[in-house]
Amino acid sequence: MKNVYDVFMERGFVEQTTDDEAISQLLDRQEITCYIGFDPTATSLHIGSLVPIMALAHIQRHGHRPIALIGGGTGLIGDPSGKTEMRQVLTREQIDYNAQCLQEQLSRYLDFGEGRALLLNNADWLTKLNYIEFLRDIGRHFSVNKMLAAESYKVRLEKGLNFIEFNYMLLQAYDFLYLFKNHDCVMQMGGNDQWGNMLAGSDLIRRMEGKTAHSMTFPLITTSTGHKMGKTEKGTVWLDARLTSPYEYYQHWINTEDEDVERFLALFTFLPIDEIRQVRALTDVSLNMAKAVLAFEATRITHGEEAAAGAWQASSRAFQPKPVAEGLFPSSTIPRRGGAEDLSAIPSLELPLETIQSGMTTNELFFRTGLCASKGEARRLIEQGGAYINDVQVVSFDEKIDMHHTDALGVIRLRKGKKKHFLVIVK
RNA sequence: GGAGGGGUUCCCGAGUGGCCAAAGGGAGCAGACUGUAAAUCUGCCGGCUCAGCCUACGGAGGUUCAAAUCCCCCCCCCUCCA
Repeated sequence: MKNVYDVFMERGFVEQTTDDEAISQLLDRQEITCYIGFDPTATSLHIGSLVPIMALAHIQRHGHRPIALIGGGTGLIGDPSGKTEMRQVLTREQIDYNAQCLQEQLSRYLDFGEGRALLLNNADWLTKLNYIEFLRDIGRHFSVNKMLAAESYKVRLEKGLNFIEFNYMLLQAYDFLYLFKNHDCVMQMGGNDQWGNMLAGSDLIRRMEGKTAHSMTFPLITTSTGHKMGKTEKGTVWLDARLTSPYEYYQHWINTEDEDVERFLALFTFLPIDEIRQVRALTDVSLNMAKAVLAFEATRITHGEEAAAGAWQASSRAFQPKPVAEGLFPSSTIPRRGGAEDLSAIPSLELPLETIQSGMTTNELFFRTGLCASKGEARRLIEQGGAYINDVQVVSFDEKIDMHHTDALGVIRLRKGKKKHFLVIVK
């Protein structure tokens, strides 16, 4: 039977490790404990954290014990790895609140029952550290010369690196040591930008305990056009349904580039690898089916079967794609034929009748729905012919909205460009 | 602590008294082409009651008819010296 390491390899989870051979054997022979850290910089994780999450899920599925470590303590410092500027410092309260949100979120992917997985927060031990003791016991094992040579600090050395951030590596190494000693954690995984910090942990354990603990990194996932997954600020695709609805989440995945479909199916779904390999033979419309499967499965994992079905239905309704062929991805539970008329998953907004009748113009409407960030933007959109009401192109931005725009159910269907659908429900 | 160089719109980065809502690039949005793809081409890209007004060039003052640009103070960053 395949061990997790084989699974990681064939699904593209591995960038580099401290020892391929040893890790494979370790995961083959016994149940081990393995951890990944998550920074509580926001109230939700985004799809950039999906690879680590999926990795932990695979670990668990193969009978090992994952630890999701919330960086409540390290979050107070900010990891400089790969960043060009010092991260904005968050307050203790923000961090605590974020950590709490992340805990909740992670339990959707992992089973934390009966010690099958652990959820820890390094604030629990890091905030209790005594500076002098820490320097004497831990700090002595770190060579500044070596740290300065680390790739993760290079960028910052040119721009300026604050002492507080310089300590991040020590704390992360200490985390690993702590988990090694207290929870038998023998492996750490993380993004490739963490490699230096992770190695520092493996090193520290060897120096202080005389034992081996492994590190393994994931490749930085970019789209084939070179974009990072789940960027910051506006374009971020969050895992929290309140920040990115299941429908939007689904749409994000269905817009995956051709070249990425196979890779993403392997990374972001649990579908059997044999079925995934088949997408190589697909083109055009049939490749779009594979994208639908990717979107459906990814949405199902994050938001559940029901939400995924809803998103599928709304998407199918809006874009009228060919249904996924029966023989394709037999393991997927994606619906194979057209569903009923269900628009509930499309983003919507309720507006009172009076508001509509008070002479609201088309550009105001697009602004109110959030489809456009300002009235000026809505106006430009309309002028460029990218706005539609009930599938009819809007020609003038100051046209008044009235009841003849609503259908029998009191709904106005808006569209921005070809893809962004929105419903206004008149009450 | 000393000397020098910097802080510009989402990001990078030009601009050194009016022609600056600020070049150029990136990101983003829309249009064409397509397959809800990519690439390419085109337009847009601070806000508003939109031929006008308001808000913006680290922060607070000042000079001037006019300041991102000049002066003063403050904050922050970088380099070298200590």
